[in-house]
Amino acid sequence: MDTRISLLDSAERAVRQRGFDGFSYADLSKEIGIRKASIHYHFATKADLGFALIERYAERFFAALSDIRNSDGSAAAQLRSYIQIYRDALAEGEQVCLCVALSAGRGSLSTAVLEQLNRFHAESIAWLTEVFERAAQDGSVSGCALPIEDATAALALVEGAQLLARARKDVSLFDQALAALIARLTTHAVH
Amino acid sequence: MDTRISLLDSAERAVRQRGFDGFSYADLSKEIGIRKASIHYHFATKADLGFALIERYAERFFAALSDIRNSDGSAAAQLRSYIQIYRDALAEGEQVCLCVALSAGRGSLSTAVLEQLNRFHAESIAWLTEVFERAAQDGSVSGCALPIEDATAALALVEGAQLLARARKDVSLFDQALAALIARLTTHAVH
DNA sequence: TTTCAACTACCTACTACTAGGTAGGTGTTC
DNA sequence: GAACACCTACCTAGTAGTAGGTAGTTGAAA
Repeated sequence: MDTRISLLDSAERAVRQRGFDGFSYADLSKEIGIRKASIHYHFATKADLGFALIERYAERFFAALSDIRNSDGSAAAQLRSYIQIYRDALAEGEQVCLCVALSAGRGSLSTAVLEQLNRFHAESIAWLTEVFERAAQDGSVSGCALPIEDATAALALVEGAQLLARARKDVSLFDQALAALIARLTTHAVH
Repeated sequence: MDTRISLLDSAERAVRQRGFDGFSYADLSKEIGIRKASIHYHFATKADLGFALIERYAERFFAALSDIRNSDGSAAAQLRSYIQIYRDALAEGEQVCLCVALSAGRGSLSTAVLEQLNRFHAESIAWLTEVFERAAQDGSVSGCALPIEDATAALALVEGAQLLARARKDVSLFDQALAALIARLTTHAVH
């Protein structure tokens, strides 16, 4: 069981740095110190590994979003927490979040993984839409349009900003891209 | 010479759909009908092909940006044209623009290609910064912050929106992500 | 005006290597 | 003794890249 987790950890890092096509069972084998064939004991196919990766990631991610929603901060505060998740995921500009990495190298993904990916996006937008709906009430975010449009834009923004930051290996590019949105967030709820 | 262009066209489509690791010389060979080995005559290594791709793409792209700048539209109108380029590049949600595709599958790119990629981003941000500076003067874009921050955000937004749209193979997701920005663009210059 | 060398754009046939995946065996633990 | 977690040894298919050869073209000297 420990090996399985090591495999997932190692694979996740690899995907987020180099994409799903950017690592092999041989790479994992070297990194965690078991034979290549033994990896197939834990994940029969690479597609299975991919599915396990996104499943675990979604679980963690949505748990984090749930925590943020249950905190009784303003919409602005919740958005700030959301952005921080994506910023932390950058890890010095070395990697992007798993869902960006998979969206990117879409070529060789199984349909099951692609479904999970779309679920991921849909749920993210739904969560953000709720936040922007609350923002319309508590007035903690300025310059709002339709909640679902603000939500989709916010998702595209953090994902695109991650891409830029990783390409230049420089987190400050992420900050520069997010600055305008963050400037719209007040420090305290208005209503 | 015709073959060289066919190769570039075919490779560009492949990269934009499936990433740089997502196609092989064998694929190109089948598609344009010459032997795999003959491709090496035109592009000695795959890295060379990658460099030729981004070089050609950058040339076209920045020529288009130059045309937009030389048109005497408002900042808002120029932004609309810029967004339209990215929207057109989606081609029914099948592909993303080359620079997004390369940013994504960053794993196996040569340093020369990575340099070009960063140049691409830098020049895009510079171009957009100029547009937002003009917007601050002609008042055709509402809700502006610092030009360079708006510029970086706009770049991240269109790139992220492309990623989302391709993942769901649905251009309307791109439109949804861009709606809020487009809503800030007035139809006529204010000053 | 023929001849010859060089060049272009391809070819067949290969190399060396990596990919994911499989068959079947081994030692340890419950 | 059976399930578990690993192993060695292998397979097939595909990867980029190379060696060496060949029609057809071009351009200039004999």
